[in-house]
Amino acid sequence: MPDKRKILITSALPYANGSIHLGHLVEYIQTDIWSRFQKMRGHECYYVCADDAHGTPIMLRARLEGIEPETLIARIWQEHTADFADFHIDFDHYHSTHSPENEQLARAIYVKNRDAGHITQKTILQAYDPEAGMFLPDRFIKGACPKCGAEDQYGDNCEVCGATYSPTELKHPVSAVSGTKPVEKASEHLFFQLADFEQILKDWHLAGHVQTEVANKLGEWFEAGLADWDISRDAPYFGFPIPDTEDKYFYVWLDAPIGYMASFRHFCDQHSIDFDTFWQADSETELYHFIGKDIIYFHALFWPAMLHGAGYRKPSGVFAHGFLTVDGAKMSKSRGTFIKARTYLEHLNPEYLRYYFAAKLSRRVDDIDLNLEDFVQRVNADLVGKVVNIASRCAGFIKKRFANQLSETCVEPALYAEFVQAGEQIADYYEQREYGRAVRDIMKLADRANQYIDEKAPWVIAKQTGEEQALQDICSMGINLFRVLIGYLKPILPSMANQAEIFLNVEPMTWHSQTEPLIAHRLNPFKPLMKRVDMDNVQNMVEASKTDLAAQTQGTEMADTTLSQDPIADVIDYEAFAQIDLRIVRIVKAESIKEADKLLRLTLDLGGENRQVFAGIKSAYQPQELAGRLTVMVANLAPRKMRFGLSEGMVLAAGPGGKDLFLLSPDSGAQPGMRIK
RNA sequence: GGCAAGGUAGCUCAGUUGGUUAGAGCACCGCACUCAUAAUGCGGGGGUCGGCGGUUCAAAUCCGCCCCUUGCUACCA
Repeated sequence: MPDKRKILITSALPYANGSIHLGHLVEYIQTDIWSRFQKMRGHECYYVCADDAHGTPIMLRARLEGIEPETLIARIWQEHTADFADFHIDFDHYHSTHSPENEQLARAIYVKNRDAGHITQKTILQAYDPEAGMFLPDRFIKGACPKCGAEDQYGDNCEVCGATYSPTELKHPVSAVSGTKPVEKASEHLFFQLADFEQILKDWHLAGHVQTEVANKLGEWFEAGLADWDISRDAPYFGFPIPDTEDKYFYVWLDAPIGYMASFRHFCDQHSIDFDTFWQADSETELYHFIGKDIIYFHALFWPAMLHGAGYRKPSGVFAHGFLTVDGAKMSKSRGTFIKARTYLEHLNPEYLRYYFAAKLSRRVDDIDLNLEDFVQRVNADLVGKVVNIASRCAGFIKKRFANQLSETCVEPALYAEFVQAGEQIADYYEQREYGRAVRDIMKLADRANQYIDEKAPWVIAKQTGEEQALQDICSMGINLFRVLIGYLKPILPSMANQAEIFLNVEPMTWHSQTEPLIAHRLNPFKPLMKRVDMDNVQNMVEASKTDLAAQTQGTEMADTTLSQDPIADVIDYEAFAQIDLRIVRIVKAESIKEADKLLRLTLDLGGENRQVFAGIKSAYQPQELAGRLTVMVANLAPRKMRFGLSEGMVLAAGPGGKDLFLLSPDSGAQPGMRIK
């Protein structure tokens, strides 16, 4: 048995602005299994998390609802903790980043980094909303990502491509407050000098604290150079004021990871645990962060650098996982596969999902797919058909013939030992986060147990007189094998394991509590431990997720043509409209550009003048089908230099993209050059 | 187009440093059994291991080119 380790584990903090969905749960289930496993192994292990409660979206939403941000985050906290609890996510503590502990730690970490010279001040040009009379923090500005061009992105990092940048780099910025175009105005900001830590970070990565795929990706960041990180925001902002400033607040991503510490700090204070043992620079305890692959930058660069700069220890490991797809595709609200935790719970047993995820999880960053058909079959076959069935087929005999009493000897010590020994490999797989392999091994044992029972055919022996002992021995053996299996599955299926413990009439199992079989032991009456999954329930859940959509307005997941998904823009006056010169044009030529994936080069007859316009419609139209037809263009749009030449206008089309793009057409009779008004 | 990760039975996935007829589970077919939540056991059908070429006595496994999927990145004004 290994020495007792001291381990602190975290999952990424969910944002206190929306509901938990199945995508989130990949991470919490993955982490929870690991945490439960470590605890079963007898280690001193703590699993903490918190709501990420700061930032502009929360401020905006609170405003929208006409409540204080504190009221909003308290409500979301209740919702999140209820969802987690019902999925058996067993946090030792679940905190909030809007807490005194977090404020104190954030200030301390900032001050230490500042005093060590890692913070600089720069006056930057920042977007300012003259109408609202305020600076616009990142998330008050929306526009197109400067890197990938994705529309409707916030000013700090792109949710589409993951790039980080400053708000002033956004293309076509619009204030979310007034809807007007922001102007630039000077403002003094504080920056964390990430480059100071380049060597430390490189060493830390090389020391194997991140997965190899992640290390490769980080190499790209290093090559691009580590830029200073803007950690301050102007008021108004929902967050913590920065010490020694008047109106500056910590950027939400500064205090979010510190929330890990704050949550643990709170827990330590309540349970008399020494916080510093876990966080001091030379700590010998272990610290692991489970995160999604989208926030690697923050956790593998900013976070260890901040910790180091403030004199704290760095993480022992940052474990990134992939995203969840459903039936091979991105979660989609319109298909009903964007499933909220609560919606799932209304239809299905959380342990089905825990098991299914576990069966597919590995230590790698790969995305995992929830195949609903496979989900039903796998859960039913493995858990009900194999594992629970072992107990189910033995329990009846033990109850009816032996008053729930197990044999006084173990008749197959070798087989039992085989099951116990298999635990070493299974434990190793858990430790390596190779849950899929662990599950495979466990199921192999379940098959073995069923084979044993078949081989011994207790139902035959039951009919023979004078064979009572043999019958009791065989069934006791089956029950004991079942017990070992439940022990191995307990990190994944804690609730089922608890029921099994009641049936087996044993203390809560640990990893090593099954090394000896139960002898002359009395069981409690057997009750079905798990019901089969019904495909109807799965379908109902999908349907319910579809109807959720109609009742909701938030979300940017899938392009959708409904107004709730894409609300009508702010009112403009006629003047503004009249500024747009729309004209009928004839497409005289449409050419495919072989180096371009999305663009077609159009030559447009404007009734006496030809224009070259690039249009991103290659995915939906063949060049030859366009030549000759009439359509509508914006004729007075400023020309734009593109990779393949100058684009002198824009043709109008609707649709989400891909094959679904639809050019406008005028009724017959319209002529090139006619103005649209 | 560039970078990265993938493409193995209907489905979900294993295949370690190249080595006997390519594996598992589920699904399907047959048989057995009837203790068990239409559960279990035995047996079977089913794959040109994305494609083409190369290295090798030997390649799913190494190399090259190509195709496809996903993510990021570069032109969707």
